[in-house]
Amino acid sequence: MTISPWRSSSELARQREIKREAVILTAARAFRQRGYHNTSIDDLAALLNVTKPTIYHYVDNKEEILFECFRTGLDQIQSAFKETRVSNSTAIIRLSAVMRRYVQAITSEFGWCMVRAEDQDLSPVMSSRINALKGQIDQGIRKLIKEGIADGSIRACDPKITAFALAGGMNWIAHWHRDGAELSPDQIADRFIETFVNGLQPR
Amino acid sequence: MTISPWRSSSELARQREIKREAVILTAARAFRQRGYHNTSIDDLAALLNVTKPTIYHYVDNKEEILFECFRTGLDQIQSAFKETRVSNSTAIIRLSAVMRRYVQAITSEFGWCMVRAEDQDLSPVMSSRINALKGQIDQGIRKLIKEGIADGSIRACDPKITAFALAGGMNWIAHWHRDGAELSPDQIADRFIETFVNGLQPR
DNA sequence: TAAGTTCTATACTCATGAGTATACAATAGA
DNA sequence: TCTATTGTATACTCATGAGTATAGAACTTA
Repeated sequence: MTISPWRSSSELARQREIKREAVILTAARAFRQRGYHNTSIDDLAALLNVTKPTIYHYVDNKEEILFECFRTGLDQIQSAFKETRVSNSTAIIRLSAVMRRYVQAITSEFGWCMVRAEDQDLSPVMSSRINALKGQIDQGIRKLIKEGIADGSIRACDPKITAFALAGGMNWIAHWHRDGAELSPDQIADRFIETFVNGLQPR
Repeated sequence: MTISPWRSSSELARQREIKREAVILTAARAFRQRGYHNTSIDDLAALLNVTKPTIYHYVDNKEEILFECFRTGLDQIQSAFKETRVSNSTAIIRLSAVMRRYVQAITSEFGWCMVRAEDQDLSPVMSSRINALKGQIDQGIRKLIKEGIADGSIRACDPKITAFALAGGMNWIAHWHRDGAELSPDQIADRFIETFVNGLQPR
């Protein structure tokens, strides 16, 4: 915390950033509740007690808002991968850790945007940026599965389809989870991990 | 095939039904490709080489089209449940059979509408009708899981969350499956069943 | 206190898309 | 051949919602 002549201008920039983030968070909540197409910029403005041009002072267009919501949610999952990278446990343990964080991200306010932001809602450019990010997550899961097969902690299987089944099951949580539900995100994660690790068959 | 004086009027009714179904099927394809909100009635009309009022001659509104698409897809899954009801195999076998049909339905042209038709796109009335139907499927899966726990073919688990994981994984197929993919729906079903039944852990 | 910059609101434009009023064609039955 | 019904198109209405032009307020810095 140096006292510098630019303090107030950087303070201004910070204020601006705070406001921008409020737009993104409010949008994430509204999109989750009403959907992207059913949330107008005027709706967002009303929720923030301002008017439409104010929103446009912080973002270029509606699509950018959706993208930021998406990215914020995805960041949480990406950091989960980073954390496990340093671990030297077996792959199934690392995969379980990633799954726990994944479920937390999906049940967060940004879960809807991560999961339900469709290519169809976005311009080709945005769409490919988002798909690239989604692809990274997918590849990360597949990699963990392959490592598990290699280190013997995971049964031989098709990494691609297995990754789809895992991610699909978790993504779908965004469709049914509601804040304040009986089960906490961590409890949901426990049961998901149990289901996927042990399978349905009795041992 | 009785030759009756009403033949031609029933023939007319049949023609009408054929045309109505063409509207539904064309819509299902368009929704899958471009999304519900990005498909206008004019788009549908163009695809069918007619104009908008013609479409409205067969359906009341856009929402009804989405609902019919949804229902058509769901019918396939419901019939899967009916078929297994008569079987006297263990629950895990019956569940696998349902899963196979479920995957087929999701990969069909109506898969997108079943899975991605959101409450948010629909009026409260339609929304609750659709949720009621979805609830039936969910309950059907839970029931099979409970029966499996009872007959010993399925490990003790939380039927609700397990059903969500199963259905979620399968529903998500609609997001990544493309016609003409390497794996056929049946091959996808095989791998999904394997994943869910055996789990990740080696035996 | 003056000048520049940032923020916000009023009041638009403009495109899109759902749904319709109206009229014309085609077919069926008498 | 006349009438009624069904199907289709032309040419609208009307609401909504993204994005903007413009002007004024507020705050920053000198």
